[in-house]
Amino acid sequence: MVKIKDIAERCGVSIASVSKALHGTSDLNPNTAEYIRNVAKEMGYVPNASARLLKTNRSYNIGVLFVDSTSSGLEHEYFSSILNSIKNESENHGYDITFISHHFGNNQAGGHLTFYEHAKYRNVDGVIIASVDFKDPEVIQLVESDIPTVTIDYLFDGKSSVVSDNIQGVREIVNYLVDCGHKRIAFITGEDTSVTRNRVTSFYRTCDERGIKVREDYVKRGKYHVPKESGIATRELLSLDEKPTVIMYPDDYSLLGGVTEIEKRGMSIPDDISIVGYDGIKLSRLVRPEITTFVQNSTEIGIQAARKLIEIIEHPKSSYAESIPIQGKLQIGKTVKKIN
Amino acid sequence: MVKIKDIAERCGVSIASVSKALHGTSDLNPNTAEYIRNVAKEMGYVPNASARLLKTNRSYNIGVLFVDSTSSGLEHEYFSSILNSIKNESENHGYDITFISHHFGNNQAGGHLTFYEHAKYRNVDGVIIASVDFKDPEVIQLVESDIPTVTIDYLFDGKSSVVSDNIQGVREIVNYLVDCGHKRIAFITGEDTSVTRNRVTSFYRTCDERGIKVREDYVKRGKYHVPKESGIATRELLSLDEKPTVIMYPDDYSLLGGVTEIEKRGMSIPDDISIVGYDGIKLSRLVRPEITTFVQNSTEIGIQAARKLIEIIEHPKSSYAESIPIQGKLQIGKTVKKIN
DNA sequence: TTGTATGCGTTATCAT
DNA sequence: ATGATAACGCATACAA
Repeated sequence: MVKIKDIAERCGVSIASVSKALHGTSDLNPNTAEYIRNVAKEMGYVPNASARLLKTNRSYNIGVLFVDSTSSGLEHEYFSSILNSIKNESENHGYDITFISHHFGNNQAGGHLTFYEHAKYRNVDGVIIASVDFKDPEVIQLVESDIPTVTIDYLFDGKSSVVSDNIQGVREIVNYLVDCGHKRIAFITGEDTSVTRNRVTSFYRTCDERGIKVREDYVKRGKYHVPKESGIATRELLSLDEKPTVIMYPDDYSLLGGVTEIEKRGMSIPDDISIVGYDGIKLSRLVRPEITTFVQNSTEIGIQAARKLIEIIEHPKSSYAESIPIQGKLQIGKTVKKIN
Repeated sequence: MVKIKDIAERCGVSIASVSKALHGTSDLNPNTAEYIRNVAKEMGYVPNASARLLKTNRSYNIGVLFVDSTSSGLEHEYFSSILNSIKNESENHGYDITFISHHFGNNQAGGHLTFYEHAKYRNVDGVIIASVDFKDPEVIQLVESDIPTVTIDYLFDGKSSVVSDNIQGVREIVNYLVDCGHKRIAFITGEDTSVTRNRVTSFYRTCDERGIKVREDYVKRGKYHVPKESGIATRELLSLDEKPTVIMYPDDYSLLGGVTEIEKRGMSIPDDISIVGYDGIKLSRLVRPEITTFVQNSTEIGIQAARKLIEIIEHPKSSYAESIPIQGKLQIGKTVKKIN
């Protein structure tokens, strides 16, 4: 590789001058600077990020913590979409991204690494955390460390985060359902996370506002992205004496699990039962019938997370911790029947 | 951060000894070595990858080139699944992965970077290339550079690659269709890529073997992952005087685009027309009716790509260029009617 | 305006 | 068995 020294020799100047010329800054003769830059370009010079990092302590590398080795984090469209968005936004700011994970086996860092250690090992300037167990001590260690962090869909006190507005989401869904004449509304939730709690609270609150009495046996705990689980919950709901007229699912995948179950019983959607999803995966408009669902703005979430983190990295003094809410949008499909 | 020097001082030994102890190797007194390692651990020492890289010229970082800023590469399940697999396998070998991309704007590297330059900038040990325009001069520059590369689903002469066996895939599909009694088989392809060419060739060959005459107007060019395109092609096929009895789609997403069109015409699947997808996205079993499709083994593709690249990186002399084929599996759903 | 020199954290060579 | 030291490529304080 061609390095600064090579350019210096070729130009007959010192390496300091080359460095200065390359940075544009400093008080170098504009002509020499220009000349040096041309030669550098001609020689195909590419800076060495590691060497630079060693001096400046800035890697221009953002860590992304996206679930542990359960290996499937990237396969959830909501998260892969956020990741993609983070990647694009970061790159536009000159940052690359590195996945933070546990390292096992014979790695150069000496075996197992905690998330924090991994982040240190790679010298990331900051890390965006999403889709993990936020109670994990390792996650907490990372968040409380000296490394700037931004969390997605979870709040740590005094730290910045970007959160999809689940309260709004469920409110809009429930309001829409009630407007359609539904009163017997069932809700299959995901695991007990803060996201879930927000949704459930919003569910109760909105029902309350609309004068709907929530039946406890209409609220079932399921799991995010596990169609089988929602299938089971669906079966239970459909076995009740007084069936709900509509079922809200924790996500669009789970909804499809429910569909299987519903059709198994010979019921048809939305005539016999209405269903609503969450997330707004791309397929939601493609699948028949089109899914009524709440579309989370994953692109915006990724953009905001990247921007906020970069702000913290580049202006640590003037940047304050904040939680950035991202609004979604109700997508009306054909799985909810108007019954009024 | 605690560094080697700190450990040395604490232990009252030289930094050289600490380095040796940490590497296990060399002829250090086992007791001192053990002692040093304990202290290091106690002090929470984490090596600095960049400093190490500077000396060793090994980053333990693998570049992944996954489509340019068209921004949606990660959202195709086939590719996000491969990526996830690459990530896991790489991490198990002590490697991290870095996305290779164009960098725009005010980055530290000085604006726009070619893929090769980016790879150099980040000192990646090698790069895995997938889902790009393989004719792109920048891609070619990268492949022909000194950086080890492994391509996915594309072959460069003298270079290693991992390819999903599209010939087998289409052969199995066609054979299955013929076994089901179909003779009027239509095929909507993707864009003209080597993958597509393999599939088309396999289509003609297998039909030939089975004594099926391929009608030219049954073979239509569409686009991968663009349901609208396949919808148009579907409409054209269904307008023919002699309609096909089955339509093969370039991928499962596209198939869904076809479904929309088919249902629009009041036809039902598979009674009026049979359809087959490709890829085997997770939803293929969830969607009703279950999709008959060819499941590509994306996990294995990722694993093999990572392994091969690491082999090249670690044993450049003894590793030869090879193209590793990955077999898939026909998944029989309910979208193909038996008509014999 | 330009050049010299030092150090970032690490590895590795060569002495001791 | 252990230590002193140079070097990796770069940025920068300071000298000229």
